[in-house]
Amino acid sequence: MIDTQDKCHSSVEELLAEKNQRYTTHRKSIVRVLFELSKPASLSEILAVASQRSINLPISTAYRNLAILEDCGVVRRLIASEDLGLYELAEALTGNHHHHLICEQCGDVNDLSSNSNLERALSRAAEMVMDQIDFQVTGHRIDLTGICSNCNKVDSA
Amino acid sequence: MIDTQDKCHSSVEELLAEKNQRYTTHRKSIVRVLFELSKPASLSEILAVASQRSINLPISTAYRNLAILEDCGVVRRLIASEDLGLYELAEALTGNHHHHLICEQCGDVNDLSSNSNLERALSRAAEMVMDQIDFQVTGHRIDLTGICSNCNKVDSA
DNA sequence: TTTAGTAATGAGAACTATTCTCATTATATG
DNA sequence: CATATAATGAGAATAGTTCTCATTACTAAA
Ligand SMILES: [Mn+2]
Ligand SMILES: [Mn+2]
Ligand SMILES: [Zn+2]
Ligand SMILES: [Zn+2]
Repeated sequence: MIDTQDKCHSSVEELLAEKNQRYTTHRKSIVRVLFELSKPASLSEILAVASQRSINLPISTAYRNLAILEDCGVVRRLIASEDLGLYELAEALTGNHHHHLICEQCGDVNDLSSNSNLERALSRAAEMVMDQIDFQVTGHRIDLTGICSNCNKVDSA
Repeated sequence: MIDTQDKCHSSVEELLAEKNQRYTTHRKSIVRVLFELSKPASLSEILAVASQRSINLPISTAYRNLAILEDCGVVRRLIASEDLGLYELAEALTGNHHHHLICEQCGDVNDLSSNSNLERALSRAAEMVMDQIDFQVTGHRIDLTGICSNCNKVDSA
C-alpha cells in the first residue's frame, strides 16, 4: 500500500512508461491533487485545487490526461454521481481496496475501507453467480448511501 | 412482492395519486415495458420496445414521465453506465431487493437477487460506519462487474 | 352537458459534461 | 542542432438530458 506521495509518483511514472506515456507536469499536478484530496473529486474540484496553487490546467488538457491516466491504470473514474465524473487514484496504484459512502443530499463521495467479513460474503456471492449463470465476475463495487455529517447538521438546524 | 402486472399497475396508480399525478397512457406504457423487460433499460431501449408495439412515445415525454415516476417512487434511475441513464421499477414498488451484474465489455446490466449472508455483512458494515463516523446509512448499492455470457462467447470465438 | 381550470403533451431549443480537432509548442533522441 | 513524436490548449462538436411554450386532454364544478 502506497503511503507517501513520492512512492506514488514513481509508481505512476512506471505505469505510464509501460504505455510510452510521459509523466508531464500537468499529469503530476493531477496525481498530486488526487493524492492529497484522498477522496473522489470532480474535474472542477481538481481544477479548483490546481488553481489555488497557481497551476493553470486547461479543461481539455485535464480531461485528456485523466483519460490517459485511467487507461494506464493510475486513475479510476467512478460512476457515482448523477451527472458528474468523479476521479480518484486507482486501487491498483494505491493498493487500497475500498468502497464508498455517498450522501444522497449533497452528492459528496468519500472512501470507506472494506472489511474481510464483507469481502468474504461478496466472494461467495460471486461464486454463486459464476456457478449458476454464465457470468464471469472480476470485481465489485459497493456504495453505502445516506446522509453525510454536513447535511445532518444543516437539516437539524 | 408484486408478481403480476395488474398488481403492479394498481400500486403505481396509488403511488401517483399520492402526489396528485395521473396515470396516463404514456406512463402505463413505460411501466409496462419496464415490468416486462424486468431488467434495467435505457431510454432508447424503452422507446424501441414501445415502438415495436406501435406506441408513439416522444423523447421529451418519456424523459419527463420517467422523472415523475422516479419522484413518485415507481421508477429508479440507476447510476451504472458511463454515459447513459438506466431505468427499472423501484424496489419499493416491486418489493424485490436486488443488486446488479454489469458487463464491463458491452455495458449490459442485469438484476441479481441478493442473499441474507451478504445483506447481514452489509448491515454490520453500515453499523460500523454509523458508530465511527457521523454518516447515517440508509441504503446500499452493489454491483458485481465482469464479463457477460454473450461477450464471453464472442471473445472465445 | 357545458365550462373553467389544471395537467399532460410534444416539438424543438437550450444546456452541459465530455470529447474531438488541429494548429502550436515542448520534449526526446540521434 | 535537427527531426520526429508527444503534449498542449482554444474552441468546435457531440450527445444525453432538461427546459420552454403553445397545444391538447382531463377533471370537477356549475
Ligand atoms: Mn470493493
Ligand atoms: Mn442491495
Ligand atoms: Zn451531504
Ligand atoms: Zn457483455
